[in-house]
Amino acid sequence: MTVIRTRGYVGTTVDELCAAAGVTKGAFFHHFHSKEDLALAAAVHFNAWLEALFARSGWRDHADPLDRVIAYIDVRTAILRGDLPRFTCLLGMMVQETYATNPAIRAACEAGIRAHAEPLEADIAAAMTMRGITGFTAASLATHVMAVIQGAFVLAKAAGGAPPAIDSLRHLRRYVAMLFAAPHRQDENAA
Amino acid sequence: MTVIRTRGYVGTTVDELCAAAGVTKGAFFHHFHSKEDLALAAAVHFNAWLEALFARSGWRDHADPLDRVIAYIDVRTAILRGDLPRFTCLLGMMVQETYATNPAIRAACEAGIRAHAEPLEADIAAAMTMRGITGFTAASLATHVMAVIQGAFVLAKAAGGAPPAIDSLRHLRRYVAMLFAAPHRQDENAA
DNA sequence: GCGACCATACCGACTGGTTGGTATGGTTCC
DNA sequence: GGAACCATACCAACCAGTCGGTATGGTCGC
Repeated sequence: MTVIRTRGYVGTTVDELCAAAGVTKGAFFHHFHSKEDLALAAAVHFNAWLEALFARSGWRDHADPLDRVIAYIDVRTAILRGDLPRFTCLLGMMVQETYATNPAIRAACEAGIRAHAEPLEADIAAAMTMRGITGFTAASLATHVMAVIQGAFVLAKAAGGAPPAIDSLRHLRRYVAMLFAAPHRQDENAA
Repeated sequence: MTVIRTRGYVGTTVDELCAAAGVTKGAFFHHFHSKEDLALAAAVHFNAWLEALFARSGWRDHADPLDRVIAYIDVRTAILRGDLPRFTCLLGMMVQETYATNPAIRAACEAGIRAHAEPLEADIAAAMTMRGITGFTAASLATHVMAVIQGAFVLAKAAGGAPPAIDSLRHLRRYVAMLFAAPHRQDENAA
């Protein structure tokens, strides 16, 4: 995971993966049919790893679904520590490289992101119902949260550090708080 | 530009670039010292191309700086038409692939994004002064706008189409409108 | 208990094709 | 004639994937 998040899927060689994992090429191709096969497995593994990370953080413990949405963003912000390849998103990186050239990897990344966003979308929907908020869909806001996170990673990579990502997530947090704070007036541009 | 935005910098071969441009390898290496050299030139060219595109759209014609910020987001939304490689960001794509392996390209992409965000940041700052808005910096909001745009591209690539990007930009537009609409109350989490 | 048999896991040299880059010779324009 | 421009042939390095072979451990007949 770290190797691909550092060098990208295309830029990663099987030999590098083997060296990092401390195995030989024979072992690699015994367990994976191809480099693409590894990428598909890595996408699944990454999602499981991320889910475990979030589960440990206890962000779902809040009773109010809105608190859970805010807590999700806070956990996302707290993760932004250490080296870039340690906290950036494997799926976002791989899908940028392969969206036009490898349908299988693209689909795996899309499915992974969608699966990760699902519980968040459920919490948003619950928070909207609870407070009578309308004017946008829960799905569109969940998508927006994912977009900000992915974009934050891109800017962090460009800047060589986490600060821009932290800034952006702070704005996202404020947006969600504002959306649910005041009695919502119907927006003419419903998403 | 289209070839790299389709296949990525690493995934693009010099032969493919030559074929797409209708030139031979000899011509390519006559004008560019290396593939990396082309990427650096492409980054500069992309920014010039984007600036020309925005200049044509007339988004800066508004007198009120806040209207210009909103118009910027609207132009960004309007661009999301046609095939993905036609409207996605060359800089965001290249920086993801090369941030850890090619410092020169990373720096060029960072400089390009920063240069593009500069007039937007100036408009945000002017709008904040005009309306007495505080609680965040103009730079952080400009960064956030860039992050949403980059993230929108990533999600569009994952989904295979523009709709998620449009959704996300709509939320961004609403956020900016909300920030500057009501008399702003100081936020405890100033960015 | 023991040998025959076999499945899984693994090793690492090798290969066929690809890639970024070069060498060289020709053409065009001043 | 020479400098800029470009085409073709070519090269060395690299890469995903292969292949013949080894090690280990389990099973089954006797």
